[in-house]
Amino acid sequence: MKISTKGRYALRLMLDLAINYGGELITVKKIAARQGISEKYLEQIITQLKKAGYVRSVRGSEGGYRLARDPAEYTVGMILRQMEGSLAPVSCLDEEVNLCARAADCITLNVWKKVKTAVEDVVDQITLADLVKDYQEKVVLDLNLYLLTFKM
Amino acid sequence: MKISTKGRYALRLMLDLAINYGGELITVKKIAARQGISEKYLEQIITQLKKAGYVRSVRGSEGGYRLARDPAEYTVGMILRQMEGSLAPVSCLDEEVNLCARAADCITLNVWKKVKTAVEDVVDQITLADLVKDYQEKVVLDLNLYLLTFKM
DNA sequence: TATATTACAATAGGATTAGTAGGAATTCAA
DNA sequence: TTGAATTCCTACTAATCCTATTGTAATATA
Repeated sequence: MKISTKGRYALRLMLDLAINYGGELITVKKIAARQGISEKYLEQIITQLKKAGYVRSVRGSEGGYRLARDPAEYTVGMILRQMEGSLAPVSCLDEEVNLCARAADCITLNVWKKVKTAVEDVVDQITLADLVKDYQEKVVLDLNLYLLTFKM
Repeated sequence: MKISTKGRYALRLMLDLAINYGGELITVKKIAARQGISEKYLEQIITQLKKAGYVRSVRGSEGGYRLARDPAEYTVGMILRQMEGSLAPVSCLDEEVNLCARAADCITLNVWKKVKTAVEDVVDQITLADLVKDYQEKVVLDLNLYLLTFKM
């Protein structure tokens, strides 16, 4: 029941861009270093996000990426769906008409529907802006802890 | 964000056994035919469930499997965990002490924690007995529909 | 203009997961 | 006691996922 690394990395990548929203362009290299993720793998991921129109790019020296829209306009769910296709825990939930020939036995289908809904309820309500806020609060918290440790 | 086929098949297998709970032994062959799943693959899955003590087996001719306990004593979560190891959407949630060296950046961790909780809330509250009930109700419903169609 | 930096693209290799295959061990029934 | 049915065990193949490699195109800066 794992979320693929693509989805996870995409979220961290987008959060990285969101934290720097409004500032200068960010290179894949920097994100890879900050997040400890393979640079080349990140390139593939960000390409997909670019195709979706979630990020804008500038090529060449001094180039890089930036968020296309305000962090508040991206939900975690949007990002995950872009990378994973769907949040359905089983693929037969995706079809419009349910082709599961064995639908008669498919009592288990209801279980997966409930799981899907539960997951969506979580990820569709969290925006990048929320996460940026969490991040900023954490930074302040860590700073206070640091100051406390050194008795300043 | 898919649940592995192992987990999905295991649930269908256990439900099949649950529906037949109290009756005669069930062979893998029968389950495979009913569920439309590869016999050999099911063998591997049921072996794992046997090791967990969830099913009992009788070897040889006229042998087969049966549930070790009452259907009400198995939750969907138990079965999935047995097959998938954990329901955490990302592996770093599994460690007791969080080894995620990048825990500082790990704002996203909270997202995955919420997803995990949401999933667990669903699957830990559904038992095989619940699914058996769903099944029986569905059988009655289908029968009524059939009778209605032929104007009896 | 030359050079360095960067996005963009295609592909190849390794690791994990999904599924297949063959046969040995066990047991019942005829 | 033989044969068929079944679990149990091990190995193999196929597909998918993740990462690395290599190279091309675009652009700013010196």
